[in-house]
Amino acid sequence: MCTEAESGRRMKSKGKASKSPRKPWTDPDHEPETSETSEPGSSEQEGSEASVRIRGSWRGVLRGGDRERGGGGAARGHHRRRRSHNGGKERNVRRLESNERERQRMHKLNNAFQALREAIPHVRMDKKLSKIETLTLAENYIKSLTTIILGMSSTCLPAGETATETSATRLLQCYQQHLEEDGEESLSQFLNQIHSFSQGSEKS
DNA sequence: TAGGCCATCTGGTCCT
DNA sequence: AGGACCAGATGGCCTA
Repeated sequence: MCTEAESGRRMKSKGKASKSPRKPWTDPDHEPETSETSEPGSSEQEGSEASVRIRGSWRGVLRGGDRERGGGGAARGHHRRRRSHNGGKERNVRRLESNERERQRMHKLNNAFQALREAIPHVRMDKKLSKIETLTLAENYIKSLTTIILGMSSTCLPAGETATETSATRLLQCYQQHLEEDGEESLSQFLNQIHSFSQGSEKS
């Protein structure tokens, strides 16, 4: 009966019932006898067979061959490094710690996604944007704002160049130019300009 | 029911 | 050495 209540962090939003989280790696008491001895394909891979088996997947086996990147040490001509093979207990502890850190990392990433969602206007406010939608909308939003801002501050544009031809790069250059020439005070004025403009555009 | 989206686990590599 | 980062795998929930 291991639900979110128990782990306190896992299930969120969407009211998903209890997503039975993956079995936490191996239970040390339950090491399958097969694991340590010889790995299938590769004679390497630091005995992770155990987890593979327990969880009913053949991850280890699959990964051995076709990884392209990241894990693709083999693909890059490296052999997998075998970390010091300490006791299963210590290894287990390190794995759990690592899982926790990874979870925290993903939570931070999701928080950033949420902040981004709230920063970009979109039509269907009732429906949560997916990650890919969030990124795509953010990209479009930034481009739009850049175009608008550059259209306003035509002083930054060389003669003949239209705002649509410009890019965020130019905007950044413009920023830096202000900073170098006039100092931070001028820059803050510039920012105020942009801010007041955005407020004005909200009303319209 | 299939497909989309997501959280989590996992092990390899990179970086400090 | 250890943490961060990354991507594949897996399974659950939700919606069309």
